[in-house]
Amino acid sequence: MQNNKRVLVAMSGGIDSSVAAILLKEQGYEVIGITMKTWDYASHSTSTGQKQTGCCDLDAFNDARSIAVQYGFPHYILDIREEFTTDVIQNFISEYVAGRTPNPCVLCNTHIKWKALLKRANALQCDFIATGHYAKIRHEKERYVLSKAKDLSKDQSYVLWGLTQDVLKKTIFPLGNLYKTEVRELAKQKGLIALSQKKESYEICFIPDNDYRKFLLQQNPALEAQLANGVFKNTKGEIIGSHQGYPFFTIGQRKGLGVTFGKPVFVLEILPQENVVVLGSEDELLESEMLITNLNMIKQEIVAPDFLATIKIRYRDFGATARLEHLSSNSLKVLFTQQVKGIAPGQSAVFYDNDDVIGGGIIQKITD
RNA sequence: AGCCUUAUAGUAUAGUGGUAGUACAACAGAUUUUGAUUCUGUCCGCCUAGGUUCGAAUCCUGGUAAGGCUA
Repeated sequence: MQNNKRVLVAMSGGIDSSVAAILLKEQGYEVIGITMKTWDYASHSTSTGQKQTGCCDLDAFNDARSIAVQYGFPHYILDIREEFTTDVIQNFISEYVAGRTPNPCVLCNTHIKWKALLKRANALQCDFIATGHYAKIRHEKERYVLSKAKDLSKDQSYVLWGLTQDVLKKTIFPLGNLYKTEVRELAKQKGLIALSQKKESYEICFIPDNDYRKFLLQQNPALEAQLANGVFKNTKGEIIGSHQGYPFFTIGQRKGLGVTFGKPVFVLEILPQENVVVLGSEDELLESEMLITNLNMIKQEIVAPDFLATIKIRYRDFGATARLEHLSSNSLKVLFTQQVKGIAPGQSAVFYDNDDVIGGGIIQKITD
């Protein structure tokens, strides 16, 4: 089986992308591996050092390369530190400073990874690009439709909502029809024992100790003074405590508030201008309408007003049913049929039609 | 100045004689390619000094502290 198609595979050094590359190779593709260097870990690591970071840590390069050597395909390193820093990290910081809750992985995928991959793929005359994401793509009615992975527990379609038609057209997800357990088993069969036992990656890849609050201060030392004297208020506007600065909170947060009322309290609202964080009960987190911007429609451009879509407002989310009301080509309103808890501006909203991704966008604000 | 009330973990509250529970917080672990949420577990306490009693957080006395009332 030789199909002569050339595919550029993004390899993080982890089990998923490694297996993806091997599968493509075995399917007869001409594989070129590429590992993206997103962040200079050496100069930012803490004393503890050895953290299993997210998608792209230090050992990643070696791990990816050894697979390439073993399977006889070329492997390159692509330095995207500059774009990663200016786009992903600066956005991450400015969003928090604006009192919002960013999702850097979404940004990284759509604005950095695929953009960089596509550019490189063109330069290397590749027909396709591939990654180890758990999601599926199919061609249907003139459109490329992104849908959930077969392994729903590992589905990553949520973080891929920003992929546009022109990149979906060229993208292959070799793991879309595999369960994670099968991928592990494949790695084992191929003798990649260490890889098959590698821990799942998680947390923000550019934050070594998982402490984003500390990271914000390190990146922006002036912040500390600016954020002094922050207060908590209740929904009546009464001051009920003090805090270290609004960027360190996110809507729906319960832990780490340092105040106690005998009942759990949650962050309801963040007011950056006043450095105020509004707290309240779990019930008060319930909302039923939100405005979405930065829209990217995938399955179809327009959704009928009476169509009931399933909306995910965070990565781990079963989804809630809602109608979509288009406002412009770049924005729409989501009207939930039942209230949902903890809508956080800055997070992504992804609209599903069963397993298909209709589209997605960024939550701009709660509108009711 | 006099009188009354109260004094239990970080906070708020149970427990009126047999060696302390609960909620919230904090911490840890699980989950997780974002932030959260969620789940599990852990730490921490009877204001102080005496007395009564076989035995006191629980009764009595003094002290201290807080709150209230009276002048």
